[in-house]
Amino acid sequence: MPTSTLAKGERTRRAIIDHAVATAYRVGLGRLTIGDLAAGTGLSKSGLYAHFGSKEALQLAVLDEAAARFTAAVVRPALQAPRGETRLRALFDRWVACGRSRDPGVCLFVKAATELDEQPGAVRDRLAELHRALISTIETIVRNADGAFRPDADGYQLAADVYGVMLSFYLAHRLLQDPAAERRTRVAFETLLAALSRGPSPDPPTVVARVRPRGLPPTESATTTGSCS
Amino acid sequence: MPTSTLAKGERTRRAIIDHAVATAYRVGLGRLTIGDLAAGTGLSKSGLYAHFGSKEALQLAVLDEAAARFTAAVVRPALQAPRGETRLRALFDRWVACGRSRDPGVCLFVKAATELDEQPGAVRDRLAELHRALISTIETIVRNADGAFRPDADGYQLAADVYGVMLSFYLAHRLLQDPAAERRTRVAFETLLAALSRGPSPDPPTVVARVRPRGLPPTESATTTGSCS
DNA sequence: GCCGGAAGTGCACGCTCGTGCTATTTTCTC
DNA sequence: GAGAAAATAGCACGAGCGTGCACTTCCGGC
Repeated sequence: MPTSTLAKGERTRRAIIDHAVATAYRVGLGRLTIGDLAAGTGLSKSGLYAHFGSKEALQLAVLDEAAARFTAAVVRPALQAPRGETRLRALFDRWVACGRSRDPGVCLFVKAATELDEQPGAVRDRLAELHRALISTIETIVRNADGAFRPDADGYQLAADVYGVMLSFYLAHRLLQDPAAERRTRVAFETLLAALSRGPSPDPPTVVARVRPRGLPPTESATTTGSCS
Repeated sequence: MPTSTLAKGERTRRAIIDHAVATAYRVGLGRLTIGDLAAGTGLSKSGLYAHFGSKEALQLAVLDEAAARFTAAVVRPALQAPRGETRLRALFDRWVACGRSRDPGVCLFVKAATELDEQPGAVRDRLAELHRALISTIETIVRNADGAFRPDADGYQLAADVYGVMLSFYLAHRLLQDPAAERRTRVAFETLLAALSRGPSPDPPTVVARVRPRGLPPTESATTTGSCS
């Protein structure tokens, strides 16, 4: 009775990786253990192990899955939005939404960067490649904006800045559990957009939001409240 | 022949923690092992263990040391600079310098945030407390600027944004090994300062630097090239 | 210089780690 | 439904983990 069209082995493999992504999101890629995963999926250690052949292969599979989820939940939908600012906003909104909801795959993809940045090896190399691809995607969004941004806009700079805004959000939201984290993140993003969209001295209205809010509602724009997959 | 005024035990303890900070910077606080540390310091496992009594106590000691180094290398010197923009720049310059040189203590303090953000426990609680203190320090720098910044400047927002800029720098510098990382980081910081220092629509000259540089020297302002301690 | 306490060693423990085998069971194909 | 192939279990291994304890060595104050 095949509950799906997938072969048995593939189904099991996905169940394992699913479990592994959730675990790695909590404890890190490096602290995944075969025994733990086996217990969590109801397999024997060796049965699980046979699916990957080594722990490093397992880590790579988990990392690839996390990256794929990031693409599916954040990048791909954004690329279907209209070009220019709307597309950039779509990317940002979905990214924030995944952070807010602690989407394990998406968050793992970002979190692994810090874990592996000083640990040479195949996993780190793959991760760097994946992050470079994301930066390149953001760059392309800026370049293909059809004149919505200043013609000399530096897409790479913006990509790095968006990364920074998101990393700061993750810190405030997850470690510090700051309820105002999302509002500040949106303020920071608006500032980036303002510098990008108009001439050098635009009097952008959103910049005003950078000052201390006096009785502002905690989060004014909840455009993306949906799921993350 | 006492090489220092410290008691023997204290000297050994410091040597252990010194080693531990460097190791934890590479592999993370959670992957510190007693055996590894003992081998690295020439002690027996139990001899080393006796200095702390538990692994968690060791981790706390390492974390505290990392935070202390951050204070000594970044915060304290900055607080001796003149108030206002200069002080903020001093903080930023020193922080960047430590990132560039991969100062283990300073970097560990930041890196641990990602490692522990989903792992409840005493170590995480301490780390969150330390990060809150740093944010509060930045906030105070903004507040005590004696009118150098706009009076309604949001110091907490700025603190979060500076964090983001630095986290982005760490990612680009350490994982991606991007040689242009520091230049972009300085551009991003100048943008933050520009929004803070002047009126809402200032035509700040530094914002021009946000666009694609055409044959710019890789790093134009190397004001802080010295050591980090 | 002696002596008490601090500092450090040796050894053992129960556990878990990643990784190999060989069987055995289950699934897919004709 | 038989037979091939894939999937999984059982078991064992050497190593390393954090921790405890009894013992020895060494430093520092008198």
